[in-house]
Amino acid sequence: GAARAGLLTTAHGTVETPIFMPVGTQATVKGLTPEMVRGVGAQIILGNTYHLTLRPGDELIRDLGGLHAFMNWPHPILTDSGGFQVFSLAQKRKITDHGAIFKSHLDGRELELTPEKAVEIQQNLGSDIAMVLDECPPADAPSGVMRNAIRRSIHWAERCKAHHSHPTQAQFAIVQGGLNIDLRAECAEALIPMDFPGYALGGFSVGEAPEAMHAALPACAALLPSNKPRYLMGVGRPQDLLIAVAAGIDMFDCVMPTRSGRNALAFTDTGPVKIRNAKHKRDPAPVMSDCDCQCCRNYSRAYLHHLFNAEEMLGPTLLSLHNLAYYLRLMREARSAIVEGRYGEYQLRCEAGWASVE
RNA sequence: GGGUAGAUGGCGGAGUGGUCAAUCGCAGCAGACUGUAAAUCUGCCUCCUUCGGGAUACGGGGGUUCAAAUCCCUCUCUACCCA
Repeated sequence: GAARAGLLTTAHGTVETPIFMPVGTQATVKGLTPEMVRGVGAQIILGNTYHLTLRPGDELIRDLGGLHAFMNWPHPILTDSGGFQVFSLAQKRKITDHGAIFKSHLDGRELELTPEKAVEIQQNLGSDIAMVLDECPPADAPSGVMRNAIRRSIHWAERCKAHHSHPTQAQFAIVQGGLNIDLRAECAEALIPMDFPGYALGGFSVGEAPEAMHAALPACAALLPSNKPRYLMGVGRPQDLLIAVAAGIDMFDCVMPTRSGRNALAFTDTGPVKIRNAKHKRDPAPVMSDCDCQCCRNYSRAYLHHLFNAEEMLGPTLLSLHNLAYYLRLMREARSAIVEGRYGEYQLRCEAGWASVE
């Protein structure tokens, strides 16, 4: 199969792929200390250009020793460029060939994010991997918008590459094109000659049906250089990850384990568990019996149910911890399975578990 | 014993003649969440429903009115004040 196991070396350490990267947008993986994040096996986490330049400011972080020191995460960090905010904050920005002009969601002040500015901010943050600024269009974007986004993302990648000067920071390019394989190919073919050290697929999980993404992934992943890391941005659920690994993807990030954790949804081998549901009120069992995370070793579903019911902050913390432990273990086991030549079997077994009813 | 103010859906609490099955909050039940404007959001929450509606309802009983949670009489109960 296309599934691959690899090593990704950065200035702050080596990452075993395939890997899931917890999202720490605002210089924190919400609800968890870096020690807890490390404790569940995280090797690399995300930070965000748009959010950190608005608050507390990328120059402040630079002056305090960079993002690693600032947040006490001495391991690899990847920063997103703000390209996703082009999508998620679409109502608060205008986009031109020059860059994206945001009205800050915090106070309404204007922030112009050009490719050059996105590079400078990420260099100030000092992340190990920086992403080029891209335009992430929604799944239902008309073809004119999609083509324009591709054209713009290619030019912006060029400008990001030209402006980049950080000696130990790698810069990854992003392929757009939605579900259209021809557009994806066109975008990839323009970016690959620029010789970035890594390539990402952006513009997935932006409103399309999951099955449509699954169907497009093998061909899209195959467009990316096989000798460089491949990163599927913003994806996804456990089943999405395994399908993408099978397609040859190496890196993932997603808010799902942490956001869902805060919202009382736990991922398990038998599918997602809504811990707020009344059926857990008196359940002495752990969230997941075969999980060795701190949450599952020590606390019952009944206790978690109570914590969420009482709006205690420990609930979100414990479930975020469990969910990250679950995602990280899923990727570790996937890696072992790949190395041992039994990935297909591993994927099938996981999918069978998720499909079962608890 | 006298006086005053009250009694509304699980709770709190609006409404004071028709647009009221009744604002809103809480509690309860369920659903959603994918490069984080999210410890958030949505729906349901009297009973029945083919989801279009239908049937009973604002302490009990009686009355006025085309029409009452809203006005009148009466009973019961509650809180506070005076004896």
